[in-house]
Amino acid sequence: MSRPIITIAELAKHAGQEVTIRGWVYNWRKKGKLRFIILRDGFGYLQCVVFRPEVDESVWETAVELTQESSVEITGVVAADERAPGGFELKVSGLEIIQIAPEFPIGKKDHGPDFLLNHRHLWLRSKRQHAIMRVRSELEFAIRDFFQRRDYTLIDSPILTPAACEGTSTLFETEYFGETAFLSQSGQLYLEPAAAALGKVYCFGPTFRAEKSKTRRHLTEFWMVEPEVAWLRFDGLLDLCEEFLSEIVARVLDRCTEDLERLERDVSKLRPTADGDFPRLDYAEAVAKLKALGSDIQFGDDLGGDDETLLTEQFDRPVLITRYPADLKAFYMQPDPSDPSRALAVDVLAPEGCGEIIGGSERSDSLEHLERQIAAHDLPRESFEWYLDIRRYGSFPHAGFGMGIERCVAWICGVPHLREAIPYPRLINRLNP
RNA sequence: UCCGCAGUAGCUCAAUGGUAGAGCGGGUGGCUGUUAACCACUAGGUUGGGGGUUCAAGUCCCUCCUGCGGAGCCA
Repeated sequence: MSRPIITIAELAKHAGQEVTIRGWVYNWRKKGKLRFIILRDGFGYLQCVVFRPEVDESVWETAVELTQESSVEITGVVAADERAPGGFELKVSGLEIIQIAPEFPIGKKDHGPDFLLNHRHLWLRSKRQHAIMRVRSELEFAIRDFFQRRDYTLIDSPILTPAACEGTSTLFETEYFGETAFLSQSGQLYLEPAAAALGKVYCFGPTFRAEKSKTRRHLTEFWMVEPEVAWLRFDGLLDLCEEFLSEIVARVLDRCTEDLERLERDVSKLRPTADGDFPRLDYAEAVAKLKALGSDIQFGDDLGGDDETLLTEQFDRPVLITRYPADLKAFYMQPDPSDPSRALAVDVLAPEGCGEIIGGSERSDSLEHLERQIAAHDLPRESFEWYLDIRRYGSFPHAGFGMGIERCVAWICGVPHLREAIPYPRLINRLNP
């Protein structure tokens, strides 16, 4: 059989040749004896032309039956044509219907978010969602590659956990053979012991937060990448954040040009990030700057959403906010030796008002300090005994961070709401589909 | 949980307290180059549920439900 079955991505290699392509009808237009079928196959979009005088009458009759999202196998000659989107079109000679689809719920005009989310399984077929999923996939690959090439070991942390990382109020609970288990909200506590075993480790997986937050920046299930590095100090952690972000953004810019174009993303706003050299602001400097910009923030307050937006608008690349007041941050963070009221913590805020995408810190390596912190935070001491072992058996300086994948995807793609940055978003009042 | 906004055709939205309408999608017909094609015709409604005010309620009031935006919290 000489006629190859190809994907739309391989089209250019087959110019002038008769090929078969399998896919779905994305859209169609008719003009008298002409029918244009826009076919999508997951790899691209292709205009297929059926001209009645030039095809068998059976092919024409089949073409007339097609509806949006019907599945088909189309055969024809690949022809360069300036009038075709993408530069190539298919002169149809054969058309086989796999299935005629009934009226497709998602049309060409606008839809509301509730409707689209109810049809997320079908919404994924649209060009915009297709592009976002491609960027997400490339970003995740870039992240794994970043760590793999630097000799990190991937440690898959558990999803079912016996206790909280930062308290139980925001955890999903489930019955576990007569006990209570919680869905993990971070792999960090499990990574720290692994860092003692393997030096440089990271985890990459879903995490769960039962926070009743209803904003564009929150999901109840989201994916997080968390590196944890033995012997890494705070300054090294800041360098790691910068190197990491600049490299993965550069990679996506390089490999997802078409997708970012389809998303109408202004990539000039992302380029500075790829160069690194992120501004670093001490928390006190950040507060002073915000006050000068008109915020009513006081020293000791956490940065609000408006503050983050205001701050990121001052820079063309991510900004690192360092050394927060310790009581704003988690129990396991290392106090700043020059001022113990501050923690060696960093938040990375992405530009264009996107806000926090990374939170990290140097971890406390003192058993006594952690014991005091656990008591001060009213955490169940017995649940953390295993974690405290890390400070008993060869305590070591170490640091790490966590990055929310969806926030990074949303920023890179320029989509305003996290619900589009994950295939099947889980929100406070949405579990379906 | 709190504050604000909304709910009308399959979808997106109109409609001074006074005859419920358009675009898209569906159906029928027309057109040899369309780019969310276009043109003509056509079908399609318990105005989110319940209660109230009024001669008269999609519109005003109360209440519940659902969604959206924001706050807090975080990645």
